[in-house]
Amino acid sequence: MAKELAKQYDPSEVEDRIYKYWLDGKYFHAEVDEKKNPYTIVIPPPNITGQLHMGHALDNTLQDILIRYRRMQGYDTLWLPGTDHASIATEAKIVEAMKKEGISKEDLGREGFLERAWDWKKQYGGRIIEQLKKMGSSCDWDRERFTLDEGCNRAVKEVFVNLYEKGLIYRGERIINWCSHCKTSISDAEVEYEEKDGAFWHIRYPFADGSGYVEVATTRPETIPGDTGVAVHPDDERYKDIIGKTCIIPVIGREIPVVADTYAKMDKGTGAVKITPAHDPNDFEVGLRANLPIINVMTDDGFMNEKAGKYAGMSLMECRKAIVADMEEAGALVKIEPTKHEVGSCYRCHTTVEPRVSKQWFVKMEPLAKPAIEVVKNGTVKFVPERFDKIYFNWMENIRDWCISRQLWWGHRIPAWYCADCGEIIVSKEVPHTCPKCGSTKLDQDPDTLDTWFSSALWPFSTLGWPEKTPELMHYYPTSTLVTGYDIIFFWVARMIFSACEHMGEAPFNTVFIHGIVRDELGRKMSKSLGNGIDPLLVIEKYGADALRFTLATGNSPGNDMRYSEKKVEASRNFANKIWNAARFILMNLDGSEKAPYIPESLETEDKWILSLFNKLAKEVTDNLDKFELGIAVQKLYDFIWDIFCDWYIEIAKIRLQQGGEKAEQVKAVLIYIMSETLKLLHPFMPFITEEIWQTLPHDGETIMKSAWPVYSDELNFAEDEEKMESIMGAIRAIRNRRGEMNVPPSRKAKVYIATEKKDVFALSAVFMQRLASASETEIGDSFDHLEDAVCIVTHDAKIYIPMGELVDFEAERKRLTKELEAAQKKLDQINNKLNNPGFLSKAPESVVEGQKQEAAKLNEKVKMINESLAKLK
RNA sequence: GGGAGCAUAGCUCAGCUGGGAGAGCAUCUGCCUUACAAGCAGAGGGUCAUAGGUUCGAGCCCUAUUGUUCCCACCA
Repeated sequence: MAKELAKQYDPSEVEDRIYKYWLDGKYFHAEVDEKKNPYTIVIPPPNITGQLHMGHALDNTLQDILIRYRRMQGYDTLWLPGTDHASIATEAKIVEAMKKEGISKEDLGREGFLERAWDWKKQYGGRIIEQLKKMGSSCDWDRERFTLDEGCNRAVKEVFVNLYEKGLIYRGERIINWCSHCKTSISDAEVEYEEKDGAFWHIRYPFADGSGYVEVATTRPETIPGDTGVAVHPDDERYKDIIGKTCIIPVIGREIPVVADTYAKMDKGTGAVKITPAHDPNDFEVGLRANLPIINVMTDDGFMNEKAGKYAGMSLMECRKAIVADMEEAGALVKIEPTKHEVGSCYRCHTTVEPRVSKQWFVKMEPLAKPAIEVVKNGTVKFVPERFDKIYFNWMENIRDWCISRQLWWGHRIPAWYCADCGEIIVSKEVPHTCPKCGSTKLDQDPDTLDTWFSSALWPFSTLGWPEKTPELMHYYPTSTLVTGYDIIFFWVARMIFSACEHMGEAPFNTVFIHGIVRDELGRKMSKSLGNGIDPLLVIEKYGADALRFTLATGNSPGNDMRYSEKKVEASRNFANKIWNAARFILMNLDGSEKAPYIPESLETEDKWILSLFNKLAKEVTDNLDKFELGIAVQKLYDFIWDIFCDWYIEIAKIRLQQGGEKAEQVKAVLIYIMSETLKLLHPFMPFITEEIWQTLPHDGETIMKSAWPVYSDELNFAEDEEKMESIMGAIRAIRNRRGEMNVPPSRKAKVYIATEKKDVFALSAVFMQRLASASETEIGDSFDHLEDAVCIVTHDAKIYIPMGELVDFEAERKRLTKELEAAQKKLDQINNKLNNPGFLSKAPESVVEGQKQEAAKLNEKVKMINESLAKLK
């Protein structure tokens, strides 16, 4: 057969074909199998508006590595994919598109708009899914879900009604964050804070009785028309007498009371603070306590409303300027003190959010947070790395109620109806027709929809069929590992945990594997505005999905950010090519009669050596995958394949291949075995190339995806052979090093004389020396000190002479040997110091002491041999 | 204001529970050795941010300092 492979690996030719092969074979599909242990991952659903970016690429690479690994280990694996309806982002996108056509939401009406939105979803919503496939993601596409599909809607209604009936969802007037661009409320988690230049404007509010004034400071003068009080601390001696007085808002002219409230801190500012209940959360509370009126002075879209009097119609910034100017003119402005302060903005559109009073739906968080804290505290849910539990606790323990209603149309509509006659609120899974209180049929459904995260919070169980007790839910829940970035812990992870605890009575996953973000070459966040984003699809086109995956996996250490650079991808591409060529070499030597991989009965030392190292590799890769140290696992594979297998074993294997006959058959079997077993370990990281090569090599089974994961075996542990090979390799390295220093080209062969006590070991090395150390022939004996014109190379267990004739410079030789002697002696002294230290001997573990003793013995031997050689040179 | 991460070779970073400082890229030298020049064989290069401490032994643990990145918080 001797199948021909191209000299260079071309992923573009391979990847689509292989992916189709997997799909056709239904290898990604999961069916409940009670006999097997389940391993489940639910995908963090990407937004339907999204395009694949490096963050997705990383997240999905990590998930695919884990799922492929467990699949090969024999778990009943399910990787459940899907997308998120992303209410704000999607609605904004569609509104924007409509704007270009000159139509507004209102023109279409709710139904017309939703129709259009669903059309948009049909057309573009699947785009990111196709992009995930390019990455090689082995999701069960038959089970793809959408956060706004019918099943999710059923779950959402179930949860809403449940929580409402338990009193954990309520409707009320509270201060919420208002985005005037998106024209909706957003939750606290959706506000991003940024430090901006600002100022304190100090303003005098005169008392109505003319007895003076009180000075207050504000960072937001535009809220002054909404002031309904001034607060001072009840114990503040300075202001004792003014409590209960009335003062006048300058310019505005309205009278407001001075109230006592402990919220006013005596040591802050002037100790007196203006109260604007409609536009500040603290002021709102003060207002409630003091029974102050609430005056909302702003419109939905960021302007002053009619309550602001002469400022009505101005934007907030215009209003600020105008008020300050008016205050100054009125002589009420005392001073302007520049300062920096945190300004909140909408995480979607970055418009400054305004706190304002509004009637919204809320989830009461405290009772829900408690069990969610508990499951992390008691280890039911583990964060990897662990430090993220602190962030989680900090958030959960200080959590405030969650504003879940959004003034949007694209989303799950709130299942609440209001009776037009008696005002009764009806919360129900089914559409009610009559008011249970007054019998009226005039019922209007709440126009609002729910926060997108309300439905994603249910993702781990809604996707498995909940509230039905489906076989999938019984088998695959709780899911195993959640893979996501630290930037989404509050939005999503925390909410999944408390939702699952409440509705399933059980945490949604065992492990949260947190990764960082992919930054650009300069360490900056990739962003649209900077234009520094790298398109993973272009990278795949140029270097292959395997190279991209390998790059992302190599750079990954849990919880840490990584930098992307094309150089790294190039290195990964080179690695893929290296494997390709190793396979090409093996195939070149096959004739098609070979059996599926097996270990031959009789083995040479080097065979046992490579088997032993492979055996260790299998353990290390497995252990590190179990610890989520994917970067370490993949590094070990890289080192083994390149340095051990390719650079040493294949080179050594050529000797027997050239001999032909049984020896050749023997080494071919080992080559095939190591190659295909190593491909298995590498498969989760580089699925395409490993499948392609595995298929070409002799194999059993349809796909490497379903082959058995290599397991560590005591029978493949050959310590003695490892040691022998180390001796030989050490000698070869030393010879190469020496020849390199002397700039002797490999073409100049020379006889190698080896004086050693380990004659049997070095007898093995003779053929290796010829191939790997430019030896013309090899002689082994007790001493070759008599040789003239020879360079001497000393290892810890051999003294090697190579006659180099005129190339030998005895002065240089002496210098070199002296240098080596000094180095060895220095090292030896260090070790002897330790060994002479009673503290070390009594307190260090025996294995460490023993190791140092052996090291000392080797060095002693080396020092002795170098001294002999030096003596001879003199 | 509170908290977290990071600081190791020119660059990007590994270094897991303390026990001989590593990789990739870059640089230099020699090689087209019949799998691979996207390759092979070598070499140079590090007071592991600083100062203390614990320990027989510290890149790793503790304390402080400096620089840097990020998260959280209702500071008029």
